[in-house]
Amino acid sequence: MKGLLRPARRTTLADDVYESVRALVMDHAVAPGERINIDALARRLEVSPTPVREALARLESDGLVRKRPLVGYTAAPLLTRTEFDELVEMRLILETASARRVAERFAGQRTGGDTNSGDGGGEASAGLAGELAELRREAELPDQMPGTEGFAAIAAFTAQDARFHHLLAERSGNRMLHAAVVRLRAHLHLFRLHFPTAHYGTSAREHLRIVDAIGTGDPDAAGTAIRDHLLAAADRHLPFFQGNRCG
Amino acid sequence: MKGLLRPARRTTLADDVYESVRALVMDHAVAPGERINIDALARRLEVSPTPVREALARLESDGLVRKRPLVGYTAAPLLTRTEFDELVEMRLILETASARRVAERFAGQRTGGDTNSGDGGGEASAGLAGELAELRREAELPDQMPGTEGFAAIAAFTAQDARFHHLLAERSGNRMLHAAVVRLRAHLHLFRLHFPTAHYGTSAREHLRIVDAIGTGDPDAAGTAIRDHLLAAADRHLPFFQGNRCG
DNA sequence: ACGGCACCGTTCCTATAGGATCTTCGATCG
DNA sequence: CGATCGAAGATCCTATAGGAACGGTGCCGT
Repeated sequence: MKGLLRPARRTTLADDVYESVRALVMDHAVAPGERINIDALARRLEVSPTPVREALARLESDGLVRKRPLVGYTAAPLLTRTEFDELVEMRLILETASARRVAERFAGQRTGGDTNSGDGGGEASAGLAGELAELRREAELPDQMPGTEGFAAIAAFTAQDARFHHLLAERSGNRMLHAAVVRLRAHLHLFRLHFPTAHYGTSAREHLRIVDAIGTGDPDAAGTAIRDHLLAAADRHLPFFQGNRCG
Repeated sequence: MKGLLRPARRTTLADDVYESVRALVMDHAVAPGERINIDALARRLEVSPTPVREALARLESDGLVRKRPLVGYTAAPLLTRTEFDELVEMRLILETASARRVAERFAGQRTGGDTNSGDGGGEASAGLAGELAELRREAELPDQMPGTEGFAAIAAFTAQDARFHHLLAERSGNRMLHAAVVRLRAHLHLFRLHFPTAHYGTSAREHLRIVDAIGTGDPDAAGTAIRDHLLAAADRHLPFFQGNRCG
């Protein structure tokens, strides 16, 4: 129908729909637990129900939507207290390992390590220095964010926080680990949007401490730093479970 | 068409197709990297292409099939050496945490722990003892398997090994951790089927050592035991990477 | 008044047909 | 002889229509 405007598409319609619906859920354009009508969504996105169905199937694997057979899809409900605790534990497991791994890479480079890597020591060193600088830049950003308030500020802060943690996981060098961290992140994002909290300065300080520990090449210090950060962040979110019965 | 035979289906057709295709890939009914024709698959399963497409979308999220836009789906290619190493590292991260967690639960029960759990101490204790017995039973099974040879024996061994590790992850009490372990397992299963190896006795011994460590309630011992097991298992699979260029 | 039952609207689920795209094969030119 | 261009085949992707099941509502019986 309107495919004529993009003759050489590299991505299929279902992929676009996937991103759109994902954005819809992540931005709370559809409330948690709300029913998702396939036909209505198809009309809204101006596509046929088939690619919508395909996109929803993928989103269900990601845990962002839930499917009840012969009833329909619903947006993922908010995390219960138990699920929140499990999420925190998973983050501790994955991100501690991630931070340790990055620190180990720096330690290996610092002590000379093996020079038989194809890239050559100098370039690798420069690459690592660049990585550290990039991490530090992402860590510092929350502290420099404009003093905007309200929903947009929360969303921006959350996105920035996600960038830092994703970058850290990516730099672990383990793609599976990175993917696992990203997957978990979606749920926390939803939770944060529903219970807005932003501790710009605190978050930036803790992030910088993690980066510093990594820079020294000490896996234990890096692990401790990120562990403290995750636990502190969890504590900051904990009050929202008091006095709401959805947990 | 033939839905009349199951009037009160609790599962949709796409779910059945998902399981079927998953079994097809897991049993190497379709070779790794082989192209998957949607229409052909639909005819073979006697359904329309739509649910097949939906099932493939979910399988792609699981990493079992790959999709190239406007080209088609292909069965997941075999793990490269790099991916295998990453898989081993992920298993170390997840399953070590899992074993530690189970051991901690036993330690808490043994030392009396908190008695304010709603189930009551006695029942919880009996439950834990039952869990340990169940784990031990699963761990011992590989050593008692019939001396069958060939593909079926390999498949049976692999399935039994998977049951033990899945049960261990499930008993960690963290559903997300369990899901993550199960997800990783699929890839290892494919790899094993392509390079058949079975060390029944060795595997059973190592499993029992893990169970024993858990029974003592010592997280460090449990972590060490499963770490040794995973590393040993990885070493047993390593030779298959020598002299094949698909890595 | 309360529980069980039947009806109806809505929605999902499945099947089929047509348009667009990529791959492959063959012919042609340098 | 190799490379490039063009066309045919196969496949995927999308759109639309019809059948089946579930949830809600009103009625009836106890």
